[in-house]
Amino acid sequence: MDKRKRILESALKLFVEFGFHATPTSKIAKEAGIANGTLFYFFPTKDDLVIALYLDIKSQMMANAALEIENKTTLKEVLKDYYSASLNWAIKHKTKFRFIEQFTNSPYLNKIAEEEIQAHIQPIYKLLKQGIKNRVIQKLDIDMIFAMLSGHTFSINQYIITKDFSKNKQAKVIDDTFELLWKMLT
Amino acid sequence: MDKRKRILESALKLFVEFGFHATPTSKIAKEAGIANGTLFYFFPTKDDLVIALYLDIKSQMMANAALEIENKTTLKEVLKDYYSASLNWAIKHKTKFRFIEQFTNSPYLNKIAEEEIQAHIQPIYKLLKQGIKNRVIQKLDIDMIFAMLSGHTFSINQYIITKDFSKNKQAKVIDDTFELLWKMLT
DNA sequence: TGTATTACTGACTAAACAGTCAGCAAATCT
DNA sequence: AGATTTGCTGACTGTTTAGTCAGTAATACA
Repeated sequence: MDKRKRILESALKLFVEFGFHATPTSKIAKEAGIANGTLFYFFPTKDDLVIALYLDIKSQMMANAALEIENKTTLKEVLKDYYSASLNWAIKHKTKFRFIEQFTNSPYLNKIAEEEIQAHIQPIYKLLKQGIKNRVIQKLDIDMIFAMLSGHTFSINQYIITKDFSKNKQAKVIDDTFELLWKMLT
Repeated sequence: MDKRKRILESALKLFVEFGFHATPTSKIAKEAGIANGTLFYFFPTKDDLVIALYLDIKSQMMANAALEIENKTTLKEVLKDYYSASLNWAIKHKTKFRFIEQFTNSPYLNKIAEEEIQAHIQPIYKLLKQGIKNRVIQKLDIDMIFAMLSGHTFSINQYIITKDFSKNKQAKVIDDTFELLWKMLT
């Protein structure tokens, strides 16, 4: 019913399939079952729509990861929870994740303020810094550690998606790859 | 002088800056200093141009990595050479690498045959399989190992590019991160 | 119930676009 | 030198596009 939401959903679907610029606003409107002009009532320009969609999905990702991180004891447990929460979300919301990938690898990214991008990685940075302080994680440049962590997560997600694992096998892969990551960082 | 080359160079520059669809063929022609129609003399459609550019850069990457891999003794040395050759190439050819990233994270990728994509990863697969056989590398799914290897390489490249390291520091980062990767895989 | 505000419409337009084509220029062949 | 092929041109076109706007429907408010 909510037309704004319907526009975002249709845009997501079409953007991932055809790309941002190869998807006309008219097709988004049609797919959403609304009038052409309605799209511009909610989003003044097409760019506004693309960026709104990005911020919308990004905040969903953040909410998901933040939820899972509570009430754990050791750093390893916290980090593992964060890792598997991220992966499970990406697996569950393939299209949304594809969109984020596509967006962050496009010139659109420059239209987003740096702080906006940094916002959701703050908690992990804190975690990692704490780990270094406590001599659990190797004393390396924090940005380098973060790069390895996110690169690992990202590529394991790609791996899991291309294969068509059962839920159990998926969980096992997440477990195993986290142990490997942990081995590398400690 | 070679107009085909000039078109490819201009297209590369503009695609990376503005994206594929946000870059009109007319601007590419202008930037290349050639007539509008000339572009279509060499590349029947814009898609043909995009794909030709991808294949061109990809073959440059392959040639570079293949060159460096010769005459090494241990698996670790070979893999390390491959790793640093890839990273050094990416650092030296930032724009080309950005293009590959953008392309592979866009719906354009579907227009490339699967074999074409697989072609250049064959030598590494062989290397990794050999490593598993010789009990040097952990006995894990080969696709998983490859995913971790490429994810690691990719993210370390991102890391090096965002920082503005000296040549020496760059080499040190490449060395250090390879050791970490090796630690994880063995 | 009447009035004001907000949500939404779809026909429309000006600009931008990929691709065409008739023809010119330069090189290659005979 | 003349003929033929190949490289290249840029004005042109039919189509597609983002975005507008005058107006209608629905809701809220008095």
